[in-house]
Amino acid sequence: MTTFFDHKKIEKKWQEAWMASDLYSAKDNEGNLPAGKAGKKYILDMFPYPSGAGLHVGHPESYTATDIMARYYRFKGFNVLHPMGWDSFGLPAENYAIKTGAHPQATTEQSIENFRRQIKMLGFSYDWSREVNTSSPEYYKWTQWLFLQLYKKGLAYKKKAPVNWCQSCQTVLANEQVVDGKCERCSNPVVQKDLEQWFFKVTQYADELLSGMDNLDWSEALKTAQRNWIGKSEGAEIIFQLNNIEGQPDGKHQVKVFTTRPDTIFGATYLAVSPELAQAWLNIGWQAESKVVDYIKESLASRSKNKYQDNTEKTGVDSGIKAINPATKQEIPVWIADYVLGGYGTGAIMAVPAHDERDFDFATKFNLSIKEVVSAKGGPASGGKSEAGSPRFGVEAGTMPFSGEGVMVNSREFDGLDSVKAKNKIIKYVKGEEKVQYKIRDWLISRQRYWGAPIPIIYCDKCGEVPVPEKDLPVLLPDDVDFKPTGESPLARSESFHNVKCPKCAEPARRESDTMDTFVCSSWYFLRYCDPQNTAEIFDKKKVKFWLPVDLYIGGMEHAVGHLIYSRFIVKALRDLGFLDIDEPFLKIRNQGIILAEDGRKMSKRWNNVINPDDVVEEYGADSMRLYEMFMGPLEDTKPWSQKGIIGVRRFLEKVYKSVTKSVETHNYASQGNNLTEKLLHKTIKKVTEDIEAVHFNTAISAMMIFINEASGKSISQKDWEKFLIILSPFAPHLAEELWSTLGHQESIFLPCRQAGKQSWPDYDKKLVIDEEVTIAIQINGKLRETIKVERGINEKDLRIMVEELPNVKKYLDGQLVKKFIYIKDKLVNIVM
RNA sequence: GCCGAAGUGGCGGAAUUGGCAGACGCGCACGACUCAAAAUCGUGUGGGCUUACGCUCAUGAGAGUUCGAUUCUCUCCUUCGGCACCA
Repeated sequence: MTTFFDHKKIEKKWQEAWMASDLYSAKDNEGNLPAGKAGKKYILDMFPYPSGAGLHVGHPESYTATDIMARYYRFKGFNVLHPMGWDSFGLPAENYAIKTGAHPQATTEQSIENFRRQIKMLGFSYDWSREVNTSSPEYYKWTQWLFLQLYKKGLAYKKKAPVNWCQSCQTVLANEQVVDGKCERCSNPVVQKDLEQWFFKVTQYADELLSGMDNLDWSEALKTAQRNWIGKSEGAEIIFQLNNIEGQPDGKHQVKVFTTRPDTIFGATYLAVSPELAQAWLNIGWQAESKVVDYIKESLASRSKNKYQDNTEKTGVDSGIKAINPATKQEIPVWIADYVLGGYGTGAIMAVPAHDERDFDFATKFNLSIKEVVSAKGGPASGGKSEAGSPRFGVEAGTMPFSGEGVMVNSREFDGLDSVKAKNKIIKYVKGEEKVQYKIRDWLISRQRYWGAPIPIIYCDKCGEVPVPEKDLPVLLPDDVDFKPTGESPLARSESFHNVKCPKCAEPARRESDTMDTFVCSSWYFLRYCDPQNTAEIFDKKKVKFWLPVDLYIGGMEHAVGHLIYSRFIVKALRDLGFLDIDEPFLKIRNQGIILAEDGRKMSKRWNNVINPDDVVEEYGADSMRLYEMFMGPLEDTKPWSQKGIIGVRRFLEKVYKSVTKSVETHNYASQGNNLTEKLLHKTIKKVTEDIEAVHFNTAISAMMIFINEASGKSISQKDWEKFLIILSPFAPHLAEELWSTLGHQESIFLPCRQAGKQSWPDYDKKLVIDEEVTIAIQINGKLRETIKVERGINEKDLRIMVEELPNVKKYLDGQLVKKFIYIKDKLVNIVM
């Protein structure tokens, strides 16, 4: 395509000029703004993992969105913090290193350099003086310090537990990193192992993590994802007496179950306990039949082979033990069943086959009795066929189980009660205890890998677990390690690292050789941006107090349950440790949608359909790239890339360039006046302003296109061009800056907003955005038949006379009776006949 | 299975206290410029019927509320995303 402006020259020129300036620096010292000034905005991107492949088009999508917001708020007079950094620890660099022998340190540095170049080429207004890099000792020193604070507070602890183990990556993984039973990184199946590992006590904040979301401006999808993950269930713990288990140490002979449906207890026809709990009974001397022991062994072995098997075929064995249902006082069998999880609730359940699908499946398979105790409101559960009370009889296939709420039956004095209301009464009746359970588990942060922050703990035979004294931080990652994963931590193979003296007693001791999950590093980086160079403390409390919480956070939905929960946890923990005074870090989150390839598939090397931002910027320029990604559609939608589509926005920029330069050359400026173009400009300012506030960039761009289509060739005052350039500049900063200087300005278009509190975003004139003349749609019986131009605010009586005189309306009215004349002011008339 | 988001021209998408469906962009068609092409500019562009004025159908499907529904209610279908033996 022939072009009127050389984007390469323009973009290079202004990027260099901006770098040499401090246009985009955030000002800590303007922390206490006088009244009436705009205040601060913290606009944050999810910082990237600097992969060897470089940026993909999804990165600029969210970075452009935040850049528009950051630039907009600066124009509005806000003091804006808009930083960028690198989430640079992690498995890919290490795996690459294993494959090629290159050191992760070196490849990471190269990748960062490439990312930085690519991000800079798009002209984003980051405050680069605040760049952080999680794999630098200056940063991970404070990650380790954070660990120590959590440790002191009992929020970091070590325990032996069944954990997720990736056999390919040879490391444990957090629950959040296991997707469909597979390793998030390498897609190999994850197995369960019993290992002693470090955990962060996220569960302590489960309830607050749930309720804290209520007033945040996040999408429903994101909130729901977190709610599902936290998984709150309200119910009760109820004790069942056992009559013949031997070896219970306390001699109580009982088992506790958790249920959300205590109202169905009269229908509990058996108990089901997890293999894990059964094993615990064996461990304390329960003498079980050999087939029972075998079953326990087998089912546990199958779990460690693949914790997340898809098959839903339930297995189980009758333990031989009997329990007493505390409601019916009847004896019921205790089964050991693999559909009961060891790690949730009490590891045992009361099974109510009539009202739970899983119990129903199991009971059907093993021929256990089924007893209906809740009947659907307005009729029996099984569509009129249920013979209440008769176990197994009269129950038609497919009508059981009924898991809804209804009316109590077969429950003695509770019969006829609403099942919801019966819950509390029954809990009391069986001396149960109300209880809340969560699905979320503590965060497993140990990794048996090299490329991460070492856990600052030393093991001493005499003193036990000894935290590294803060003055000895950072615990440096040794660089002379053979980091091939063997299942044992690579750091254990470094003599100098592993063998140390105990900080307490100075006797020989061993250093913890696991590293921390990279998500620990990324769970607090947004705090460090406030004070990135501080060597004396993790951050200056005053600075963080000024900048936090983050006003807008944009990133991928894939972090819904990992990073975002971890970060919220860390913030709450630091608050309780006295370092922060906020409850929530991110007030507003938007998740950018995935950009698909032109063929509608995901971009992938495999399909050879990857768009490289370098190529796009080379051919069309950074402004076109930015503008196109914002114009494609709503930020949060999944949308396909179109090489043709980008031509459209480039044409728009060409039109802007031509129109402005032509005005300058011919001095074709209008004198200030209330002409149509000026009115349109003010409408455009209004639309663009409102759309930016709402993060609706596609329609903002559309409004600017409408303006340019109308304005090109018309005479426009220099002042009006300047206003237009300012509203364009957050989207296309290079071209706006170039044309700003063409209009004769010596200083940057972005300069005035450097002083916090000084507004330079154009206000629209409220009078100019209102048309005196409006077009009113005229419907007859709801169908559009005519339009009429009238002056704004016309009263119904005058309008009706005019409307009824219109030939097109007369035609329809002829001889008919008008039932109703509906007038929606300045918009529409509907004549009903 | 449960939860969430969404279904509008050939394509990306606009339009929400219920008020002219298809803004803007791409593509396409025709015209101008050109020896020609590209680029650029102009005009047109949901389907059907009609020489035309117009009429009519149309926002995943079906019902409902309403003078009026892409928008609200109900049922169903489809797609995408999250969780998933969590009692």
